[in-house]
Amino acid sequence: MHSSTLPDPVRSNPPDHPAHPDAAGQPVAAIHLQDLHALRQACSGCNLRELCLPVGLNGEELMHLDTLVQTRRTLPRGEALYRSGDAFHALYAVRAGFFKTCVGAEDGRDQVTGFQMAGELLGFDGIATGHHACDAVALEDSQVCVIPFEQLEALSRQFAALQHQMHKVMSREIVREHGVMLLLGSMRAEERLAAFLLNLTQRLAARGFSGTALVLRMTRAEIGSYLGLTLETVSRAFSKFQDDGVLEVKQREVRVLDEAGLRRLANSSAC
Amino acid sequence: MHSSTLPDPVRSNPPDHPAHPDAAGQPVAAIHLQDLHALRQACSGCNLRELCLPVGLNGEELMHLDTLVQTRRTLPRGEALYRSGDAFHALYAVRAGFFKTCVGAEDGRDQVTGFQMAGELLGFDGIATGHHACDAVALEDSQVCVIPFEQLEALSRQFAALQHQMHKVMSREIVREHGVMLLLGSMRAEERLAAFLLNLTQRLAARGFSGTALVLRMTRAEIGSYLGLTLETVSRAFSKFQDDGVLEVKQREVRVLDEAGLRRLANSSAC
DNA sequence: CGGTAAGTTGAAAAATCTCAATCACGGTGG
DNA sequence: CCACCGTGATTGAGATTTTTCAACTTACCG
Repeated sequence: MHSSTLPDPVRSNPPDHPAHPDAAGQPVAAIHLQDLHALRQACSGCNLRELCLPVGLNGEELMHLDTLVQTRRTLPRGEALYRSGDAFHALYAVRAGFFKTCVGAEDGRDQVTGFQMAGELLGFDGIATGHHACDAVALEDSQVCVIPFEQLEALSRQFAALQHQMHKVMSREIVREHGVMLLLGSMRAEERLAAFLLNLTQRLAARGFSGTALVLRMTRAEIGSYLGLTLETVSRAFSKFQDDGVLEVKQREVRVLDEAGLRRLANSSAC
Repeated sequence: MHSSTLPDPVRSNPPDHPAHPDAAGQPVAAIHLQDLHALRQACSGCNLRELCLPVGLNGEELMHLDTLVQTRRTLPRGEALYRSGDAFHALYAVRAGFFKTCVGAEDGRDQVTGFQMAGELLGFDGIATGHHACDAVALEDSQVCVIPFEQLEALSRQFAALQHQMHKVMSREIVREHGVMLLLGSMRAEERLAAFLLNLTQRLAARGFSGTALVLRMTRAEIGSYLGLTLETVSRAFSKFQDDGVLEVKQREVRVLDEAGLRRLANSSAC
């Protein structure tokens, strides 16, 4: 990534790995850029609406949401969307790009708690205290939709569907974190990496990308932090998977050669 | 624990370790049992209301909440409040007793994701899919208030304070899990146990109990599962802390002799 | 091109786990 | 009342996994 130009919202994918046949014909249909601009890039016209906050809303509800989500913010790679301690005012929907969230201990240690891609929401950590409890950093040039939280609460008092969708998204985040705890607490290094890659490919596939070819947006160190491993251990696991013919790894480009094998690796309780 | 009798809501504490002076005079004032019964054990009369869902609600709001929270459920030790896969209908507020939540992988592995004490809420994992994503099990004879979720959503559309409180509780859970991820991902065994104990004593202190003497409601294996360690490692860490004069450990009874020392142990990045 | 950040690989050290033996405690039944 | 049983806890010793430290390679950017 070298410039800040942000073309089609759905991005952060392998530009040189065209979507596979099995990923074609997904619900995320192509929308002409002109249309998007005509709609002032509103939720109702966003091709991410089936993955994002608008899921399950009817036309009227969507229209109200459009009026609420008026601001976007563009971030170059490396910039923080918010930092721990910042006052909380809004949630953010990733429109394009890729983020990481990380918490830091007083002693400087820090831990990546998640990676967010297009259509995913950021910022829930701030509701509890009114101040963000972690950092959110763009891992590539990115754009988010700003969702002012007070207004969102007000609107979700009017519309049960929006309210429920919000609860679902937060609940999903809690469940996701349960999964990470399981991973961190009871898997060994290779299982963790396999589970991580499967999760990534699944989410990419849900966005219409190939489920087998991906470009990692994060460093080995960031993967390691997320998985509770050192970057060396992550690197070794990648090499091992490549030797075993499960993956083809070329720096950040990864191709899954044997998905079933990867799946097996992710829960090999019989070590 | 041998019977199912559940006296005062605030329990699950060391009956033989009276509250220390530093814990006295806490907001959780004593309420006579007759009063409780007169109020039909409603939220408005519950001595946990400053820790539980009712935080920040005014009289009218509290009254409405009372009409919603009509059912209680009593569980003997070992019984599940809900299991993974169960249909989700309600949230639960721990009224008395102590719970653990755990997720299980397909391969049988499982991981304790949290311990819940009086005033804490359970069940948010079920909102995402309409089915619970983890088990919640009573670690001692316990009682919960059943909060029907649809009705709670309806009421929180009426009252912004309730709505916001709900969002805060869910956000707090997300932030808590971030903390657990930090612990699991970047702390070593003794740091994990120290952090765990500090968290427990803090929460007990917030309930008016001694911050120095506690009785663990869970086994070493359960602590280990939560902390991503084996029960032997947990046991060794306890012994080490005892040898170092930081704790006095007698099976499940723990006394913190040197809180500052424990705090130091919890973030000794300088290994 | 050269410098820098990222990634790989090796070997030794350290932490944790595993397996096994033993101990403590709280019921239970004789 | 006490011996016994089963669960939970402790401790030790060796095996295993992961980390640490260090050297080296690769890719990218100006």
